[in-house]
Amino acid sequence: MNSFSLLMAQKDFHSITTAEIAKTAEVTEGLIYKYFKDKKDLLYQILNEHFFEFQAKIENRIANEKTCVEQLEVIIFSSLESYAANRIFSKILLLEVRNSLDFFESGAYEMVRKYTRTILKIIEKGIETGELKPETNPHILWKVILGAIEHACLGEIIFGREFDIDEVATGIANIVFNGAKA
Amino acid sequence: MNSFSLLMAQKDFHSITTAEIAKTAEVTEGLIYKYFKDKKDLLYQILNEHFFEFQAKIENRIANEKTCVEQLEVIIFSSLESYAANRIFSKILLLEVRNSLDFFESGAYEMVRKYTRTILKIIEKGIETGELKPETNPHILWKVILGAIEHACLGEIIFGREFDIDEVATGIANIVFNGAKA
DNA sequence: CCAATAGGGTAAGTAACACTTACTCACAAT
DNA sequence: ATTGTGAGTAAGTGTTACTTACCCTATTGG
Repeated sequence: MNSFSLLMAQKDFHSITTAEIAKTAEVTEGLIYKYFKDKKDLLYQILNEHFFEFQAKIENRIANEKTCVEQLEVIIFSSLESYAANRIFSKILLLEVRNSLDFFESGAYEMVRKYTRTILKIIEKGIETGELKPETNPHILWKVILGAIEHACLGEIIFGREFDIDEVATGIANIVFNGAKA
Repeated sequence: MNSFSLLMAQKDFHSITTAEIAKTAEVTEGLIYKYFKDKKDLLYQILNEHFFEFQAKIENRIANEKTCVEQLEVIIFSSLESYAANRIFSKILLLEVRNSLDFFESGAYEMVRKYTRTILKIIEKGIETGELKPETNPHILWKVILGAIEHACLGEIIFGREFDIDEVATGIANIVFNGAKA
């Protein structure tokens, strides 16, 4: 998994050969298949590991915030921070796993779903307490937030461009919570 | 290209073999390589064709709207409509081409960039005329809108789930322009 | 009128790759 | 002493994207 991550920093999934992984890890190709079902499984396992850490960190931070808006702001900031700090994880999650249906049956995806449910609950609570507009559709709000986060990172991941996390996070939060219209 | 599109409706890019494409098109494998540089090029060409139509349609509709907000609303609605109506195109654009750097040097990507520039201009004009808040960062606003659109379609594309275009479009526009905070 | 050219098309390859098989070795538990 | 097990390997195999060398037909220019 370490060797594969190392190679993922240099090129994309399909350009990496099993021979190359084996050589970098200083084992033989056959051994890979004792630990992983196939090449994709190796990818999913890496994602799983990172996602676990990511989720634990975020849930800790959320617990420190009281209002729904503050919690969502923490999510926006922390997500951007995690994506920016861990390019390989981001690359796998945003660009490599989604095109195969296998992923959506993997354990890694189960974590994504659990995470989504947590956030939907925050939004629903915000609507209940009157913090958010009553006509808000929680699923759509979540899509707007997540979509913005992921799109903000795409340039960084694909072209290696850097961005100001604080600026982007407050920018997204401002639009989503206060609206862009004057 | 027709045969490939047909196959793309059933499975993902890497599960489709050149032999299969050739058989469906009732030609031999070799002929594919007289018309396309490689398998990826075939993918990009399909994207190119659809994107051209998509862009022409949207630019027509934009011309009919006066205010910046109305124009952006048209973009949101039309994008969702196009994605929903053309699953194969969406699948290619949102899931299959992005993981390879080749795409970002292709003609198809040049069209995406041109499209983005058009929209940025609309947003900038909206800030100038005072329709949008002066502190709005155009790039971030565009990322929020595009991210929301793309995320809204992902479920449809990946799982074949259907959604109410009108509801999602007005939902996104409401959040982005008026904000979710009460 | 016919020869040259070129484009549409094919059959039979080839190299590289993901993955498998059948095996060895070390060592711990019964 | 024997058996089982987990780590590891060497040498495959089938499939796949892509290539090569060729054929056939139709237009076009001298």
